[in-house]
Amino acid sequence: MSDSADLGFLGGPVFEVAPRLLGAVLRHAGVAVRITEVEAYDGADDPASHAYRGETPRSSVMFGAPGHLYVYFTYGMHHCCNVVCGETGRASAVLLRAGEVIDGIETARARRPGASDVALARGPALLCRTLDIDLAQNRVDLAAGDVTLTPASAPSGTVQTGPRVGVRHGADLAWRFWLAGEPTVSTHRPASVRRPAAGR
DNA sequence: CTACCGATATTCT
DNA sequence: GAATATCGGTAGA
Repeated sequence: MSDSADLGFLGGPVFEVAPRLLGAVLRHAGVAVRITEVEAYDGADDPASHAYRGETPRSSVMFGAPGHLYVYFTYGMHHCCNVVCGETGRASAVLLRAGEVIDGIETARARRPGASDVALARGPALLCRTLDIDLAQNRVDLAAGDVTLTPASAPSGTVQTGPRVGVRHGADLAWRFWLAGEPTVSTHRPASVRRPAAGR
């Protein structure tokens, strides 16, 4: 892995890229995480995607070339990290939802005191915090070396699919992928729909 | 273990 | 003003 030429697969269709990211290793700021859970977002046809309503300052990187990171700030306090994939202009991306820390475990623990090892990156915002990824990493090229992605050389386990988490539109689509039996996969949180404006 | 609720930036209505 | 690709604290079983 002396070069990153093997990231070319990121330019393929998002539903082929997403499962191939399972088992890949993302490294930044002294910590490496093996990806165990992802979700696919297809800007052209996906009402849940940030790119669905067109290009905005936040989502513009999704409309660019594959192989870049799309990091966004949400709920006023959390970061989430995506890998832009698909053809340039397709505006599709894969959200990295969870992973297993395989290097820099001491650094990761120091960033999240009190958390158990399997919970260090169990959730998209936690994964970003453990890897110290924030808006400074938005739009970075994975080939540039600040953040590196090492694809899995072989299947890392059984891939399962299911509905995406936390989305209201397109929630019935099985666009979430994870590795069966991995304890680091985030528990399915059924997006407890807030009650309609009834009493409160 | 499950369930609810608050914090709050970006975007849309 | 309202919704959102979330998490952590608190309450209860």
